[in-house]
Amino acid sequence: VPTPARTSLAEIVAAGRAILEADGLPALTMQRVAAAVGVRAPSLYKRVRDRAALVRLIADDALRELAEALERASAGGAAGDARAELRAQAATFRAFAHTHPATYRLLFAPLPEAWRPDAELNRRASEPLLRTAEALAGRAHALEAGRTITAWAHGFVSMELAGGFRLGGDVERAYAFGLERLIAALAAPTPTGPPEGARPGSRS
Amino acid sequence: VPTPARTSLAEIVAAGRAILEADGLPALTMQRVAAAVGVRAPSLYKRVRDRAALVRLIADDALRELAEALERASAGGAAGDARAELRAQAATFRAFAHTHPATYRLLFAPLPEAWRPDAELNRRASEPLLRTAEALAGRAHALEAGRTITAWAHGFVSMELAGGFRLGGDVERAYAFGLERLIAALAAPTPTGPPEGARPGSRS
DNA sequence: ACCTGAACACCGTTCAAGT
DNA sequence: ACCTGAACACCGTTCAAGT
Repeated sequence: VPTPARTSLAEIVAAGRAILEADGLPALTMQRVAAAVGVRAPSLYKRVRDRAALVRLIADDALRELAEALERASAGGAAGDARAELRAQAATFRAFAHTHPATYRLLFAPLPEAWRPDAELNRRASEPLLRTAEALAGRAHALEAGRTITAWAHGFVSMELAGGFRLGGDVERAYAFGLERLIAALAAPTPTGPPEGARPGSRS
Repeated sequence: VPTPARTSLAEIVAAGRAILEADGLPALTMQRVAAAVGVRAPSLYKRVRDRAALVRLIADDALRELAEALERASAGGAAGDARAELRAQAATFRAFAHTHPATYRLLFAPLPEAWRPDAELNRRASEPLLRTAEALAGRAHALEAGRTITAWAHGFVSMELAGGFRLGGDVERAYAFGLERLIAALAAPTPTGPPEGARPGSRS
Protein backbone atom coordinates (compact mmCIF):
# COMPACT_ATOMS: atom_id res chain seq x y z
CA VAL A 1 0.00 0.00 0.00
CA PRO A 2 1.78 3.16 -1.16
CA THR A 3 2.00 6.04 1.29
CA PRO A 4 1.68 9.66 0.15
CA ALA A 5 4.86 11.70 0.55
CA ARG A 6 4.80 13.79 3.71
CA THR A 7 7.57 16.19 2.63
CA SER A 8 9.71 17.11 -0.38
CA LEU A 9 13.32 17.85 -1.28
CA ALA A 10 12.54 21.54 -1.67
CA GLU A 11 10.97 21.69 1.78
CA ILE A 12 13.95 19.86 3.29
CA VAL A 13 16.46 22.26 1.71
CA ALA A 14 14.45 25.29 2.82
CA ALA A 15 14.16 23.99 6.37
CA GLY A 16 17.87 23.18 6.43
CA ARG A 17 18.82 26.65 5.25
CA ALA A 18 16.62 28.25 7.89
CA ILE A 19 18.31 26.20 10.61
CA LEU A 20 21.75 27.02 9.21
CA GLU A 21 21.07 30.72 9.20
CA ALA A 22 19.47 30.69 12.63
CA ASP A 23 21.92 28.47 14.53
CA GLY A 24 24.94 27.69 12.36
CA LEU A 25 26.31 24.61 10.66
CA PRO A 26 26.77 22.40 13.76
CA ALA A 27 23.05 22.82 14.52
CA LEU A 28 22.15 21.58 11.05
CA THR A 29 21.63 17.96 12.10
CA MET A 30 19.53 15.41 10.28
CA GLN A 31 17.32 15.08 13.31
CA ARG A 32 16.60 18.80 13.49
CA VAL A 33 15.86 19.05 9.79
CA ALA A 34 13.60 16.03 10.04
CA ALA A 35 11.72 17.51 12.97
CA ALA A 36 11.32 20.79 11.09
CA VAL A 37 9.59 19.05 8.17
CA GLY A 38 7.54 16.74 10.39
CA VAL A 39 9.29 13.45 9.78
CA ARG A 40 11.90 11.19 11.41
CA ALA A 41 15.58 11.39 10.50
CA PRO A 42 15.76 8.12 8.56
CA SER A 43 13.10 9.36 6.13
CA LEU A 44 15.39 12.12 4.91
CA TYR A 45 17.57 9.48 3.30
CA LYS A 46 14.79 8.84 0.77
CA ARG A 47 15.46 12.30 -0.70
CA VAL A 48 19.10 12.99 0.13
CA ARG A 49 22.12 10.69 0.04
CA ASP A 50 23.62 11.90 3.30
CA ARG A 51 24.29 15.03 5.37
CA ALA A 52 27.07 16.19 3.05
CA ALA A 53 24.68 16.13 0.09
CA LEU A 54 22.10 18.14 2.01
CA VAL A 55 24.69 20.73 3.00
CA ARG A 56 25.76 20.97 -0.62
CA LEU A 57 22.20 21.52 -1.82
CA ILE A 58 21.80 24.32 0.70
CA ALA A 59 25.09 25.88 -0.42
CA ASP A 60 23.99 25.67 -4.06
CA ASP A 61 20.75 27.39 -3.20
CA ALA A 62 22.54 30.22 -1.43
CA LEU A 63 25.21 30.58 -4.11
CA ARG A 64 22.52 30.90 -6.77
CA GLU A 65 20.99 33.72 -4.76
CA LEU A 66 24.36 35.48 -4.42
CA ALA A 67 25.07 35.08 -8.14
CA GLU A 68 21.73 36.65 -9.01
CA ALA A 69 22.34 39.55 -6.65
CA LEU A 70 25.75 40.19 -8.22
CA GLU A 71 24.24 40.07 -11.70
CA ARG A 72 21.63 42.62 -10.66
CA ALA A 73 24.30 44.82 -9.10
CA SER A 74 26.31 44.83 -12.31
CA ALA A 75 23.32 45.59 -14.48
CA GLY A 76 22.07 48.41 -12.25
CA GLY A 77 22.49 52.14 -12.65
CA ALA A 78 26.26 51.77 -12.61
CA ALA A 79 26.39 49.66 -15.78
CA GLY A 80 29.10 50.82 -18.15
CA ASP A 81 31.22 52.58 -15.53
CA ALA A 82 33.66 49.89 -14.37
CA ARG A 83 34.56 51.66 -11.12
CA ALA A 84 30.93 52.15 -10.15
CA GLU A 85 30.11 48.57 -11.11
CA LEU A 86 32.88 47.30 -8.88
CA ARG A 87 31.66 49.39 -5.95
CA ALA A 88 28.14 48.02 -6.42
CA GLN A 89 29.36 44.43 -6.65
CA ALA A 90 31.54 44.74 -3.57
CA ALA A 91 28.68 46.29 -1.61
CA THR A 92 26.35 43.49 -2.70
CA PHE A 93 28.87 40.84 -1.75
CA ARG A 94 29.42 42.37 1.67
CA ALA A 95 25.72 42.87 2.29
CA PHE A 96 25.06 39.22 1.49
CA ALA A 97 27.68 38.18 4.04
CA HIS A 98 26.24 40.46 6.71
CA THR A 99 22.67 39.34 6.06
CA HIS A 100 23.41 35.59 5.97
CA PRO A 101 26.66 35.15 7.91
CA ALA A 102 26.39 31.42 8.52
CA THR A 103 25.46 30.79 4.90
CA TYR A 104 28.30 32.98 3.66
CA ARG A 105 30.78 31.04 5.80
CA LEU A 106 29.47 27.81 4.37
CA LEU A 107 30.00 29.01 0.80
CA PHE A 108 33.67 29.74 1.42
CA ALA A 109 34.42 27.16 4.07
CA PRO A 110 37.34 24.81 3.54
CA LEU A 111 35.19 21.70 3.56
CA PRO A 112 35.66 18.37 1.79
CA GLU A 113 34.75 18.43 -1.90
CA ALA A 114 31.46 16.56 -1.35
CA TRP A 115 30.22 19.45 0.81
CA ARG A 116 31.23 22.30 -1.52
CA PRO A 117 28.79 23.98 -3.87
CA ASP A 118 28.61 23.12 -7.54
CA ALA A 119 31.62 24.32 -9.57
CA GLU A 120 29.43 25.61 -12.40
CA LEU A 121 27.51 27.82 -9.96
CA ASN A 122 30.82 29.06 -8.64
CA ARG A 123 31.79 30.12 -12.12
CA ARG A 124 28.49 31.87 -12.62
CA ALA A 125 28.84 33.78 -9.36
CA SER A 126 32.30 35.02 -10.23
CA GLU A 127 31.52 36.02 -13.80
CA PRO A 128 30.09 39.52 -13.22
CA LEU A 129 33.13 40.51 -11.22
CA LEU A 130 35.49 39.08 -13.80
CA ARG A 131 33.81 41.10 -16.53
CA THR A 132 34.16 44.26 -14.49
CA ALA A 133 37.77 43.42 -13.70
CA GLU A 134 38.46 43.08 -17.40
CA ALA A 135 36.88 46.46 -18.13
CA LEU A 136 39.02 48.00 -15.41
CA ALA A 137 42.39 46.28 -15.81
CA GLY A 138 42.36 45.29 -19.47
CA ARG A 139 42.12 41.89 -21.11
CA ALA A 140 45.67 40.81 -20.34
CA HIS A 141 45.14 41.22 -16.60
CA ALA A 142 41.45 40.37 -16.27
CA LEU A 143 41.91 37.09 -14.38
CA GLU A 144 44.59 38.36 -11.99
CA ALA A 145 42.65 41.53 -11.34
CA GLY A 146 39.48 39.53 -10.64
CA ARG A 147 41.37 37.29 -8.23
CA THR A 148 42.90 40.24 -6.46
CA ILE A 149 39.60 41.94 -5.84
CA THR A 150 37.89 38.67 -4.92
CA ALA A 151 40.65 37.79 -2.46
CA TRP A 152 40.46 41.20 -0.83
CA ALA A 153 36.66 41.19 -0.61
CA HIS A 154 36.46 37.67 0.73
CA GLY A 155 39.33 38.24 3.15
CA PHE A 156 37.86 41.46 4.44
CA VAL A 157 34.38 40.07 4.92
CA SER A 158 35.50 36.80 6.43
CA MET A 159 37.70 38.64 8.94
CA GLU A 160 34.75 40.83 9.81
CA LEU A 161 32.55 37.78 10.39
CA ALA A 162 35.23 35.92 12.32
CA GLY A 163 35.60 38.84 14.70
CA GLY A 164 39.01 39.86 13.41
CA PHE A 165 39.71 43.59 13.33
CA ARG A 166 40.03 43.64 17.10
CA LEU A 167 42.42 46.58 17.05
CA GLY A 168 39.67 49.14 17.09
CA GLY A 169 39.60 51.81 14.42
CA ASP A 170 36.88 52.40 11.89
CA VAL A 171 36.06 49.26 9.91
CA GLU A 172 33.90 51.17 7.40
CA ARG A 173 36.83 53.45 6.74
CA ALA A 174 39.15 50.49 6.18
CA TYR A 175 36.62 49.00 3.75
CA ALA A 176 36.31 52.18 1.71
CA PHE A 177 40.07 52.77 1.81
CA GLY A 178 40.85 49.24 0.57
CA LEU A 179 38.25 49.34 -2.16
CA GLU A 180 39.30 52.72 -3.54
CA ARG A 181 43.00 51.91 -3.42
CA LEU A 182 42.36 48.61 -5.18
CA ILE A 183 40.31 50.25 -7.88
CA ALA A 184 43.06 52.78 -8.46
CA ALA A 185 45.72 50.07 -8.45
CA LEU A 186 43.91 47.74 -10.86
CA ALA A 187 43.17 50.53 -13.30
CA ALA A 188 46.76 51.72 -13.21
CA PRO A 189 49.27 50.70 -15.87
CA THR A 190 51.79 48.00 -14.90
CA PRO A 191 53.81 49.25 -11.90
CA THR A 192 57.54 48.83 -11.49
CA GLY A 193 58.26 45.14 -10.97
CA PRO A 194 59.61 43.46 -7.82
CA PRO A 195 63.29 42.51 -7.47
CA GLU A 196 64.29 39.17 -8.98
CA GLY A 197 63.77 37.18 -5.77
CA ALA A 198 60.08 38.00 -5.60
CA ARG A 199 59.18 37.19 -9.19
CA PRO A 200 56.85 34.24 -9.86
CA GLY A 201 58.68 31.12 -10.93
CA SER A 202 61.82 32.04 -9.00
CA ARG A 203 60.69 30.22 -5.83
CA SER A 204 63.06 27.26 -5.95
CA VAL B 1 47.80 6.48 47.09
CA PRO B 2 48.83 9.15 44.54
CA THR B 3 49.47 8.00 40.98
CA PRO B 4 52.31 9.51 38.92
CA ALA B 5 51.12 11.55 35.92
CA ARG B 6 51.24 9.52 32.71
CA THR B 7 51.09 12.53 30.39
CA SER B 8 51.26 16.33 30.44
CA LEU B 9 49.46 19.33 28.97
CA ALA B 10 52.37 20.00 26.61
CA GLU B 11 52.26 16.43 25.31
CA ILE B 12 48.51 16.63 24.82
CA VAL B 13 48.75 19.88 22.86
CA ALA B 14 51.56 18.52 20.69
CA ALA B 15 49.68 15.31 19.96
CA GLY B 16 46.55 17.27 19.16
CA ARG B 17 48.37 19.53 16.76
CA ALA B 18 49.91 16.56 14.98
CA ILE B 19 46.47 14.99 14.54
CA LEU B 20 45.03 18.30 13.33
CA GLU B 21 47.74 18.74 10.73
CA ALA B 22 47.55 15.14 9.58
CA ASP B 23 43.78 14.64 9.39
CA GLY B 24 41.99 17.93 9.98
CA LEU B 25 39.81 19.36 12.72
CA PRO B 26 37.01 16.75 12.66
CA ALA B 27 39.62 14.05 13.33
CA LEU B 28 40.80 15.91 16.41
CA THR B 29 38.63 13.98 18.86
CA MET B 30 39.27 13.57 22.54
CA GLN B 31 39.52 9.82 22.06
CA ARG B 32 42.20 10.11 19.39
CA VAL B 33 44.25 12.57 21.38
CA ALA B 34 43.95 10.35 24.44
CA ALA B 35 45.08 7.30 22.49
CA ALA B 36 48.03 9.26 21.09
CA VAL B 37 49.30 10.11 24.56
CA GLY B 38 48.55 6.65 25.98
CA VAL B 39 45.59 7.44 28.16
CA ARG B 40 41.78 7.19 28.08
CA ALA B 41 39.62 10.13 27.01
CA PRO B 42 38.25 11.01 30.48
CA SER B 43 41.79 11.58 31.76
CA LEU B 44 42.26 14.52 29.39
CA TYR B 45 39.73 16.46 31.44
CA LYS B 46 42.27 16.62 34.28
CA ARG B 47 44.40 18.92 32.11
CA VAL B 48 41.92 20.60 29.80
CA ARG B 49 38.45 21.95 30.49
CA ASP B 50 36.89 20.58 27.31
CA ARG B 51 37.52 20.09 23.59
CA ALA B 52 37.10 23.79 22.83
CA ALA B 53 39.86 24.63 25.30
CA LEU B 54 42.18 22.07 23.73
CA VAL B 55 41.52 23.44 20.26
CA ARG B 56 42.25 26.90 21.54
CA LEU B 57 45.56 25.85 23.08
CA ILE B 58 46.57 24.28 19.77
CA ALA B 59 45.59 27.46 17.92
CA ASP B 60 47.59 29.57 20.36
CA ASP B 61 50.62 27.35 19.82
CA ALA B 62 50.37 27.69 16.05
CA LEU B 63 49.71 31.42 16.14
CA ARG B 64 52.79 31.93 18.29
CA GLU B 65 54.81 30.12 15.66
CA LEU B 66 53.35 32.25 12.87
CA ALA B 67 54.00 35.45 14.82
CA GLU B 68 57.63 34.48 15.32
CA ALA B 69 58.05 33.67 11.63
CA LEU B 70 56.60 37.05 10.68
CA GLU B 71 58.90 38.81 13.12
CA ARG B 72 61.92 37.05 11.61
CA ALA B 73 60.74 37.90 8.09
CA SER B 74 60.51 41.59 8.97
CA ALA B 75 63.91 41.64 10.64
CA GLY B 76 65.62 39.79 7.78
CA GLY B 77 67.72 41.19 4.97
CA ALA B 78 64.82 43.31 3.79
CA ALA B 79 64.65 45.37 6.99
CA GLY B 80 64.28 49.08 6.32
CA ASP B 81 62.87 48.71 2.81
CA ALA B 82 59.11 48.68 3.36
CA ARG B 83 58.31 47.12 0.00
CA ALA B 84 60.80 44.29 0.47
CA GLU B 85 59.60 43.74 4.04
CA LEU B 86 56.03 43.40 2.84
CA ARG B 87 57.05 40.88 0.17
CA ALA B 88 58.91 38.84 2.78
CA GLN B 89 55.99 38.95 5.22
CA ALA B 90 53.46 37.93 2.58
CA ALA B 91 55.69 35.06 1.44
CA THR B 92 56.08 33.89 5.05
CA PHE B 93 52.36 34.07 5.66
CA ARG B 94 51.59 32.12 2.51
CA ALA B 95 54.29 29.53 3.18
CA PHE B 96 52.87 28.93 6.66
CA ALA B 97 49.44 28.29 5.17
CA HIS B 98 50.83 25.90 2.58
CA THR B 99 52.92 24.01 5.12
CA HIS B 100 50.19 23.69 7.77
CA PRO B 101 46.90 24.03 5.87
CA ALA B 102 44.64 22.57 8.55
CA THR B 103 46.27 24.68 11.24
CA TYR B 104 46.03 27.81 9.13
CA ARG B 105 42.31 27.20 8.59
CA LEU B 106 41.85 26.80 12.31
CA LEU B 107 43.53 30.15 13.02
CA PHE B 108 41.16 32.01 10.76
CA ALA B 109 38.08 29.84 11.08
CA PRO B 110 34.80 31.48 12.08
CA LEU B 111 34.46 29.47 15.28
CA PRO B 112 32.78 30.38 18.58
CA GLU B 113 34.84 32.69 20.78
CA ALA B 114 35.85 29.87 23.16
CA TRP B 115 37.66 28.13 20.28
CA ARG B 116 39.52 31.16 18.92
CA PRO B 117 43.14 31.89 19.76
CA ASP B 118 44.11 34.42 22.38
CA ALA B 119 43.47 38.06 21.37
CA GLU B 120 46.86 39.20 22.67
CA LEU B 121 48.62 36.68 20.42
CA ASN B 122 46.52 37.92 17.55
CA ARG B 123 47.77 41.43 18.15
CA ARG B 124 51.35 40.22 18.32
CA ALA B 125 51.01 38.34 15.02
CA SER B 126 49.63 41.36 13.21
CA GLU B 127 52.12 43.84 14.59
CA PRO B 128 55.01 43.35 12.12
CA LEU B 129 52.70 43.83 9.18
CA LEU B 130 51.13 46.92 10.74
CA ARG B 131 54.57 48.46 11.21
CA THR B 132 55.45 47.82 7.59
CA ALA B 133 52.09 49.17 6.47
CA GLU B 134 52.79 52.36 8.39
CA ALA B 135 56.19 52.73 6.75
CA LEU B 136 54.56 52.25 3.35
CA ALA B 137 51.30 54.18 3.61
CA GLY B 138 52.09 56.75 6.28
CA ARG B 139 50.84 57.12 9.83
CA ALA B 140 47.42 58.42 8.91
CA HIS B 141 46.63 55.29 6.87
CA ALA B 142 48.61 52.64 8.74
CA LEU B 143 45.63 50.73 10.13
CA GLU B 144 43.58 50.77 6.92
CA ALA B 145 46.61 49.81 4.86
CA GLY B 146 47.39 46.96 7.22
CA ARG B 147 43.82 45.73 7.03
CA THR B 148 43.81 45.94 3.26
CA ILE B 149 46.95 43.86 2.86
CA THR B 150 45.85 41.40 5.55
CA ALA B 151 42.46 40.96 3.94
CA TRP B 152 44.01 40.35 0.55
CA ALA B 153 46.61 37.91 1.85
CA HIS B 154 44.15 35.96 3.96
CA GLY B 155 41.54 35.95 1.19
CA PHE B 156 44.02 34.80 -1.40
CA VAL B 157 45.48 32.04 0.73
CA SER B 158 42.15 30.81 2.04
CA MET B 159 40.78 30.58 -1.48
CA GLU B 160 43.84 28.65 -2.50
CA LEU B 161 43.36 26.22 0.38
CA ALA B 162 39.63 25.91 -0.19
CA GLY B 163 40.21 24.95 -3.81
CA GLY B 164 38.87 28.21 -5.21
CA PHE B 165 40.62 29.50 -8.29
CA ARG B 166 39.01 26.80 -10.39
CA LEU B 167 39.08 28.90 -13.53
CA GLY B 168 42.55 27.81 -14.51
CA GLY B 169 45.19 30.43 -15.15
CA ASP B 170 48.43 30.89 -13.28
CA VAL B 171 47.91 31.23 -9.55
CA GLU B 172 51.50 32.31 -8.91
CA ARG B 173 51.04 35.08 -11.43
CA ALA B 174 47.84 36.23 -9.73
CA TYR B 175 49.66 36.24 -6.39
CA ALA B 176 52.55 38.36 -7.68
CA PHE B 177 50.19 40.66 -9.57
CA GLY B 178 48.00 41.27 -6.53
CA LEU B 179 50.93 41.87 -4.21
CA GLU B 180 52.72 44.32 -6.49
CA ARG B 181 49.57 46.26 -7.33
CA LEU B 182 48.71 46.49 -3.65
CA ILE B 183 52.17 47.72 -2.75
CA ALA B 184 51.95 50.37 -5.43
CA ALA B 185 48.45 51.35 -4.34
CA LEU B 186 49.23 51.59 -0.63
CA ALA B 187 52.35 53.64 -1.23
CA ALA B 188 50.53 56.02 -3.56
CA PRO B 189 49.21 59.35 -2.32
CA THR B 190 45.46 59.54 -1.67
CA PRO B 191 43.68 58.69 -4.94
CA THR B 192 40.68 60.58 -6.26
CA GLY B 193 37.79 59.82 -3.97
CA PRO B 194 34.64 57.81 -4.78
CA PRO B 195 31.34 59.48 -5.58
CA GLU B 196 29.26 60.50 -2.57
CA GLY B 197 27.25 57.27 -2.45
CA ALA B 198 30.31 55.12 -1.81
CA ARG B 199 31.86 57.17 0.98
CA PRO B 200 31.97 55.70 4.49
CA GLY B 201 29.21 56.96 6.72
CA SER B 202 26.85 57.63 3.85
CA ARG B 203 25.30 54.15 3.93
CA SER B 204 21.90 54.99 5.38
C1' DA C 1 6.08 3.96 -2.04
C1' DC C 2 7.07 6.07 2.02
C1' DC C 3 7.80 6.13 7.01
C1' DT C 4 9.42 4.20 11.36
C1' DG C 5 11.76 2.06 15.61
C1' DA C 6 15.61 -0.33 16.67
C1' DA C 7 20.28 -0.95 16.11
C1' DC C 8 25.22 0.18 15.29
C1' DA C 9 29.26 2.78 15.64
C1' DC C 10 30.63 6.78 16.85
C1' DC C 11 30.95 11.54 19.56
C1' DG C 12 31.87 14.78 24.30
C1' DT C 13 31.46 14.73 29.05
C1' DT C 14 30.55 13.30 33.99
C1' DC C 15 31.38 10.59 37.90
C1' DA C 16 31.89 6.97 41.20
C1' DA C 17 35.17 3.55 41.98
C1' DG C 18 39.78 1.86 41.76
C1' DT C 19 45.03 2.41 42.70
C1' DA D 1 46.55 12.52 42.72
C1' DC D 2 45.63 10.44 38.68
C1' DC D 3 43.31 7.03 35.80
C1' DT D 4 39.39 4.19 34.41
C1' DG D 5 34.86 1.81 32.98
C1' DA D 6 30.31 2.77 32.85
C1' DA D 7 26.83 5.80 31.87
C1' DC D 8 24.27 9.64 29.57
C1' DA D 9 22.83 12.33 25.87
C1' DC D 10 23.78 13.11 21.65
C1' DC D 11 25.39 12.29 16.46
C1' DG D 12 24.88 9.91 11.20
C1' DT D 13 23.37 6.00 8.95
C1' DT D 14 21.28 1.34 7.82
C1' DC D 15 17.61 -1.79 7.60
C1' DA D 16 13.86 -4.86 8.50
C1' DA D 17 9.20 -4.27 9.52
C1' DG D 18 4.97 -1.72 9.23
C1' DT D 19 1.15 0.77 6.40
